Amino acid sequence: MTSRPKRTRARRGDGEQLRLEIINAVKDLIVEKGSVESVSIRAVAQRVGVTTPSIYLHFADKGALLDAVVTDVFAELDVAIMKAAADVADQSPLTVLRAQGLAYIRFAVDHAEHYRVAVMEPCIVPPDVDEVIREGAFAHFMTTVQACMDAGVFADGDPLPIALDLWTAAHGIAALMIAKPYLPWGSVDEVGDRALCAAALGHAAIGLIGTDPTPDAITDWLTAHRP
Amino acid sequence: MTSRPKRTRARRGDGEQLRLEIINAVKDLIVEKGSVESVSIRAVAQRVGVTTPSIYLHFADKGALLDAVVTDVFAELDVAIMKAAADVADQSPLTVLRAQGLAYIRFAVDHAEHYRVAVMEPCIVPPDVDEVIREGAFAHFMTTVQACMDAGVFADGDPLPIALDLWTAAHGIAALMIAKPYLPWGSVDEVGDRALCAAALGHAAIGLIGTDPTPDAITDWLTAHRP
DNA sequence: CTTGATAACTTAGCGACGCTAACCTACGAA
DNA sequence: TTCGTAGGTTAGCGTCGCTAAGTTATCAAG
Repeated sequence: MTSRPKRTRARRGDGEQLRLEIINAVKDLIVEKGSVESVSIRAVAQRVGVTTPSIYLHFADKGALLDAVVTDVFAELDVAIMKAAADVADQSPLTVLRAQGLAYIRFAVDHAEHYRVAVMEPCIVPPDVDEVIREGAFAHFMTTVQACMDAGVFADGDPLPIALDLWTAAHGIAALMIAKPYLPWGSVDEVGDRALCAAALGHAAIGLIGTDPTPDAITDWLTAHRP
Repeated sequence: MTSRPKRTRARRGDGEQLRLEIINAVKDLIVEKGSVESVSIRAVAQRVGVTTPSIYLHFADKGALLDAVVTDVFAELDVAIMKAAADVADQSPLTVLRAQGLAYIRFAVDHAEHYRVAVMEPCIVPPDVDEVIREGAFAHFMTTVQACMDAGVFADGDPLPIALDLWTAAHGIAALMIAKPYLPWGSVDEVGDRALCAAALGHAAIGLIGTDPTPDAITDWLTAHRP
């Protein structure tokens, strides 16, 4: 373990700078080591060219440091999703919804360990609920769901439950493809597209059935609509 | 930390007995401590009334021990799902499928930390793929999917992709409800039922549409079938 | 230009961790 | 009665998260 070139001590108000360097060092080390558990505070400190206790000047403990990483990863995810939405040629709501869902899954698979830390570990301190729903990736996703409702794809109503459900669909695919890669999934885009379509179409169809979708009601409806 | 009453040393062929005691001790400690990370080999040893190195007579390292716990949890999950399937009065395939899906989600939420260890952590050594598909909880679930196909609920074909998709749907709900409990999910049964119905109905509807479900095709189909 | 409060960082070290080498000891077949 | 060995134990290495207490560079004030 060779230590990095000595850092020059930060100026008086520039302590914050080290904070960002630390977060990035953690993200890099997570990728290099392949898992969060094998990233130690000591290794992070060495990577940024500082001694271990300096980390604790900027983060209360390892949990707080990882929480900061989670926030960073969510921001990155949000950027990826917004970019994907902006990049589709046809801006019809369902197309945008699909693009966002696929971008979500692709981000998760491409940044598997970062995604795991952000979404699969229980956060130490639960963030503000309203803030999650009002801002960030989930909020942007819910806007698209609302657009789908306005366009008549989904039955009118509260977009929140449907957005949550579609999120669980995307997360389910991403999480299992990451955790059980040896199963015969097929390509990310193929699996993602199929499952997301099924989820979206399913919710739309529930809207069409109208009543509470008991297995019987579903069977009846399917029989009625079979060609 | 008071130590347990001294174990009497096992008889000559009974080393296996300690193995089982260790696995159960780990499962208990996971529940008590609230997370896997905070369960130490030392604590496990003390719980079963043995010194630390004795653990390594039965498991190569901590990873192998946790792998054994995972296997145990999957077996427990399988039992829960099979029981749920047997307990439903109406044995129509879709009803059974729903019962199994809900039982899966309920098991996950009720045994959150065990479920996390089993499904969310990457296994050290990937299990035999064919065995997973042929035996255990997933295999039993796939049988129900096949029954749904035979009953005409899903379009005929390979049950594997649909079973995988439905699994991801169930896992998505369970995983996010566990990891982000502060979000406004509603009751487990309600959310699970809605999302599982949407996934199943969605796959059935994809079968009805026939062609590859592009957003356009879905929109057209929905327009055609709106009352 | 000196001073002195303090932000920024270090040295030294505690207790707990996973894990191992080396030793012990009771059982049970010969 | 002997003795190989399954089923343990004692002692300890290196690393971990984290902290108390000390050091040094910076910069506003006199």
